[in-house]
Amino acid sequence: METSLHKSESNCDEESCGEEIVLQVGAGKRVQDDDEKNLKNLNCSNEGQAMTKVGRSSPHESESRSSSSATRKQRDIDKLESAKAEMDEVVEENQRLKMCLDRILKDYRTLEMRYRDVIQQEARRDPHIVPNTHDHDHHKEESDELIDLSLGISSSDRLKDDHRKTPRNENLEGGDKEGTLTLGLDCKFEESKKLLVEASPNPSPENSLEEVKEDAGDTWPPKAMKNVRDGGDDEISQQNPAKRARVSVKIRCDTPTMSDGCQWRKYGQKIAKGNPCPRAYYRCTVAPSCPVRKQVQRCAEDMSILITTYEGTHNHSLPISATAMASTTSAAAAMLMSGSSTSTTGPSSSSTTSVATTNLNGLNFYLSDNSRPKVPFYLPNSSISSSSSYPTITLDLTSSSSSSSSHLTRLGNFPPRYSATNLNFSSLESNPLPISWSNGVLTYGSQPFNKNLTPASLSFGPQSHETLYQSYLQKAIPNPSQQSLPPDTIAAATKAITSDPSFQSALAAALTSIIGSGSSNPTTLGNQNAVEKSSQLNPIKPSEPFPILSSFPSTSNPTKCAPSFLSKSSSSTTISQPSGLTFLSPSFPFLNSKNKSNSPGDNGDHVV
DNA sequence: CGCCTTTGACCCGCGC
DNA sequence: GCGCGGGTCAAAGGCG
Repeated sequence: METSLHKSESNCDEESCGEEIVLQVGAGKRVQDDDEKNLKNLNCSNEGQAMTKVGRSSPHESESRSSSSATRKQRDIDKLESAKAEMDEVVEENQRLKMCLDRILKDYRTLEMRYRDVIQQEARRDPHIVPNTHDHDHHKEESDELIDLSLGISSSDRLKDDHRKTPRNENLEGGDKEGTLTLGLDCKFEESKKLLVEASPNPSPENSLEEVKEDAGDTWPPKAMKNVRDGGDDEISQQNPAKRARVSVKIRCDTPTMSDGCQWRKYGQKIAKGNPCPRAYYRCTVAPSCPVRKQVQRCAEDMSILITTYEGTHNHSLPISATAMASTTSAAAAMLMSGSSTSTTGPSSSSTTSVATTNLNGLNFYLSDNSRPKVPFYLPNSSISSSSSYPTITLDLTSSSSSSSSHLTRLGNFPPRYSATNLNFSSLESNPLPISWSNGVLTYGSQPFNKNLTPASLSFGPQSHETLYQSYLQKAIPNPSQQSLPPDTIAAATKAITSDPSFQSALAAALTSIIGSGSSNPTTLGNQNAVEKSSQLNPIKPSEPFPILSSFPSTSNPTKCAPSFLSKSSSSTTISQPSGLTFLSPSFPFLNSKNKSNSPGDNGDHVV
């Protein structure tokens, strides 16, 4: 806690005090609260001590006792004063942070106004371009491969997110409920729809991202089963029982599990055919009615690979550490359900149009129809497989091909389609740079469950976010208010920004700093551990030689469950993907393991 | 005592 | 119709 305070202080003193200022404000407040509690505890304990000692002492010791009692009182007073001094420091720190926040908010609004000007001009020029760049509604007829770079207010769909209505969020955003700062890189494709229609045995307009979201938010069990058991009347599910998307994450992990930040409760275990490792079934227990389930299973071919399959969408606020996985899976599911495709880098590139392939910036997917062999999990590459009932997208984070040489800067080299899977840097509570890929949108600190949305997140090292963004905006749009903008201004701006080596290096530097704080900063780990303390209360049992699953994350050792693509260079720690996607470790807190719980593979048969 | 895991039973869908 | 496999339920037991 104290470390956190000092860290935030130093951050604020720097020019780039925007590193998750909101969070730091909150942290400072918590420090204050804790100090107050400690103060009370101190008083109580001191009183108790004094009383106890008085009771024990003999009459002969009364004189020396009185002197020692006075000394003790003096000590207590000193402690009290020191504690008060600390509290004062904390209060001052809070004030400083608030000032930083105000300044950043001001910057943000300035940027927002500029951005709106650009968008409005663009909209006047081309009414087909929707200014609202956060609209993920794939129903709309968007121009092909429209890449939106947005820095502004979230759209209505984000407003739906009840997480943004939390009091904390309101507080942190200074009451500006619309202050969702996002940098969106939203790829929208028409072709995806076509492919989905082709791939779906029962095409319907419901095959959209919205449908995914709504569908994913339904309660468990899957509608098909639920309808039977409960006599439900969900017509959608009856019409489209195969639309419930699943997202599998394959990760090389010899630790109990990959932690995703959520709380899970195991409700079943089954030996699946073709895999000696049992499959475990978990349900989210963060909220009683949360429909999210997950299955965890070791890969039969490689016991070191852990396959976690998620289904559903959380209907509650998530721990920040859980947002990465949630947004990752939702993005993947959204992509799956939207049928994004046409990239031919996947293993099924030679297949017919019924097999959609997508390269999520290094994560290779392919979408197959039922005609394909039903091997949803054990494909050599990441894939999307549409099983009879549940289309499953698999994020293969285990490969380490030669193409993994690319690094974070590859972020700028957007592939033609969905450029990346979820890159979420906001998962760690202490993460100073909340950036996330969600639904194809690169988001700075405003991903659905992130409460720490402030422009402060846009600090790239010594360069302020405003300077950075403006410089690139001006590069793409030298004079937004006067210049005649080409129709693809936004895309051009995006490309200019993302392809610029300076931007890339700045981003890399920022992310490097994240890594540094995430991997070595005791504050970071401390906070995370505090959040997920319970995850460490259950160490691996000696009788369980191969525990692979956990329901709650541990960040005590961020690299403990580091897959093969996790590499460390002199300047940064990167998680490389087969064809170029580089993840930084904070992006995938679920890579961290938890030393708890049993697993489908903990039968003692497997040795990694 | 409450929460969690374990585990056998049960249900359901699908293929033959 | 039957068997198989996947998924879930729920009682029992363990653990903190």
